Order: sequence, then C-alpha cells, then structure tokens
Amino acid sequence: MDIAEFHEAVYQTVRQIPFGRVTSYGHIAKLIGLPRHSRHVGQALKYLNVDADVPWQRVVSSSGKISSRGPGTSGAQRQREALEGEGVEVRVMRDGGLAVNFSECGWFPERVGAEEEVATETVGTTGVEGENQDAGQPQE
DNA sequence: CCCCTGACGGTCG
DNA sequence: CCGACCGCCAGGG
Repeated sequence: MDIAEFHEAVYQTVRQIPFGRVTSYGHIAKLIGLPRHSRHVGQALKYLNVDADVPWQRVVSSSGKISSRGPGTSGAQRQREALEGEGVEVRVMRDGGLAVNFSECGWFPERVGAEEEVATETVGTTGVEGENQDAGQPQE
C-alpha cells in the first residue's frame, strides 16, 4: 500500500465514525488492516488540510486521552471544543490532560458497518461509578 | 547507513 | 490511576 493510499484510507475510515462517537488511532489502523501503524494514522491526520471533510476530532489515543501535540500548540484544545460541540463529555485530568470516556462514546466496530456497540463492555467504567463526577466544575 | 523522532500501543510494578 | 519501559514503522537529518 502506498503512502497516499494509506492517508486516503485513514480519511475514509475516520469519516465512518458516527457523530458524537470517538475511537482510537490504533483502531483506525486496525480497520484499515495495518494494526501496527497507529502512529502513522496520527501523522495522516496531521497532514490533513483544513478543507478536507474529516471528523479528525473523533480520534484519540487508546487510553481515551487527547494527544497534547506538545505545549504551546492549541490542537488539543481545539479538539476538546470540537468534541464538546457535538455533545461528547471531555474530562480534565489533574495534570491538565484531556480525556474522553470510552464507555460513553467509544466506537470500536470490528469492521466498518458492523457496529454492534462493542465498547460498552470492554473498559468497564473508568472510575466514574456512583461517585461524584465533577466534570462540570469551573476550570481555570 | 545510523540515529532520532512522533496526533501510538501494551505490559508491568 | 500513573509512570517507566519496550516495541512498531515511516520520515528526515
């Protein structure tokens, strides 16, 4: 597979992610058929032009965390706003890192089109059980 | 050709 | 939950 084809495959796959749902770089790579190319999926999104109609914000790391892209860059913040804009709850961790809850919005179908809600079982509640989840607290 | 880097992933303590 | 480590693979210096 060519690099251009790979990028195109990434874009096509990302376009399949439903509104308000989130998946990981690794899973995109898996859907394409190159499970060990998670890093390159991120690179493909990085090379993405603004004009492209690709919901890049719906792709985060396998742990649910939004990649920071290094301090000084606003990429992570933009992604957060884009996600919240479509109703996805973004959790702010103690270190300032951002993350989503896969048990809520995760999208991990084995194949595109075979979405059978597999996510709600795998990660068994990231500690948001019963206890207060003050996600709506005044940050900053 | 060697070495470092990166919008990553999985395991282990 | 978190940090330390190691593995992966294509690009770039």
